[in-house]
Amino acid sequence: MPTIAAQIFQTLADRIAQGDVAPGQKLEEKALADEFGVSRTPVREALRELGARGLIEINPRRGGVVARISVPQLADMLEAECELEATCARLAAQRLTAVEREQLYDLHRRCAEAVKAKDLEGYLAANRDFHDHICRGAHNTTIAAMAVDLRARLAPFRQRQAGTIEARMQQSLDEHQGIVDAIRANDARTAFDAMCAHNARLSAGVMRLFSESMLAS
Amino acid sequence: MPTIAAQIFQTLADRIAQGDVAPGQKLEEKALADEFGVSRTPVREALRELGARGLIEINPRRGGVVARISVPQLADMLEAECELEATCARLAAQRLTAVEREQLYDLHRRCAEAVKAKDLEGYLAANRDFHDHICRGAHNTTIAAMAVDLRARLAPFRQRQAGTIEARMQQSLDEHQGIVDAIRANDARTAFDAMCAHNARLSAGVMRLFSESMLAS
DNA sequence: TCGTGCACGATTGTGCACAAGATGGGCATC
DNA sequence: GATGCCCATCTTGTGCACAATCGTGCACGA
Repeated sequence: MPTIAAQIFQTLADRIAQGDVAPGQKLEEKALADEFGVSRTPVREALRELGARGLIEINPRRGGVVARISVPQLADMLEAECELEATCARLAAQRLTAVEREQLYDLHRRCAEAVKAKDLEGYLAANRDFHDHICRGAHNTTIAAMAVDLRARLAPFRQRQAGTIEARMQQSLDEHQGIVDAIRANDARTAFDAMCAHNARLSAGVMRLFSESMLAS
Repeated sequence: MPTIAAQIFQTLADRIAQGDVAPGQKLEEKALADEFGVSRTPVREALRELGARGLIEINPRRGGVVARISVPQLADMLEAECELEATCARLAAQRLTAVEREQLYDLHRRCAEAVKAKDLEGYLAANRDFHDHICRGAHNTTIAAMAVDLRARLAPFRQRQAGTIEARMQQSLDEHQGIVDAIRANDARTAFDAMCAHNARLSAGVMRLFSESMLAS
């Protein structure tokens, strides 16, 4: 049985990732302690951990708020994610095992079927698995962990654009095809460029929506 | 005035980075609390933060130990650092401002002078500044922060090889020259490759020494 | 009417006490 | 003599209380 603090950390991390608590919202120790029926101590530990991972901002004596972000900061993080995933794609093109290659083709097929069926939910899940598989396929746990952490931090801001993906599913699928082809050909450089271009296009969409929402508020 | 927890975190992080406490060594809350003359609470917070950043391992109800590492894990982390810095070099070649370029040349000169004077201490400092400058020169705070964090985690294991650098100073300087030339020419791809090769060579040295020390113990 | 200063309330930082679980040594048994 | 079990001790996890600090609202003066 994990510690109470670890459970609360996980719960809060999920809430933030899924947008249940909005960026900028205060996280008060006492209120959370009451909600979970524990004392402030484990809540504090959970908040510290969230702070260390960049999911919330903690100011001394002023408590924690869900991490906010400015337009340039979002651009910064999206670019970092783009570089990270592209690096993974480059390494994956050189290192994927035969089994992993087949799994990648399977995931790509799942994406294609979801697009054909216009199944947004299924596409998002398959798409996530596709990207995850490539990150793990780099066979470097440090880089993969950095990519996962970064994606967790970006999740709250990416959340809102889920609805707009529908129109782009077909194009994304075509780009995935390019990535798969490059990996199949062990063409590291093309795999990097294809992943980079793919993520850059997605990031541009996120930026556009985010900028709009910032102007609106 | 920062909180006590923040001060203790910084102190412990420095100790770990400088090798004052060896990997695997236990960090007991009460002992540290007595040493710093505070209660266990701020010490706990500091340890949690160190744990979140990967500098120590924390097991529930068993306390924390300075992060240990296996040979494959070290290889993993060194490779990640290599990719990260090479990415920074690639971006820096495209983005360095005129002022930053001059600063880079200055830092390179400082390295060269230290080599000529056989000033190991000075070379290590100038070398660190050189690499830092390139990381910052990527103009991406997220990637730079990841590189800094990773270097902090690697510091305890890199510590031991400081003495052996002397023989490699000249070669490292030559490689730095190649990086500087590529950046001067705005040649992103060559900058990436040069930094990658440079770091790979250094990493190989770290791996060799680490493997030996693992066999010895 | 607006700006400034003060006091109060609320929240976090720290210290301390008790509870739960882990480690290590001693003892019994094979 | 070796092995497995049990218990004592120690360390960490959690709860709670007090202290320090920050934000807010109000009153006062310009």
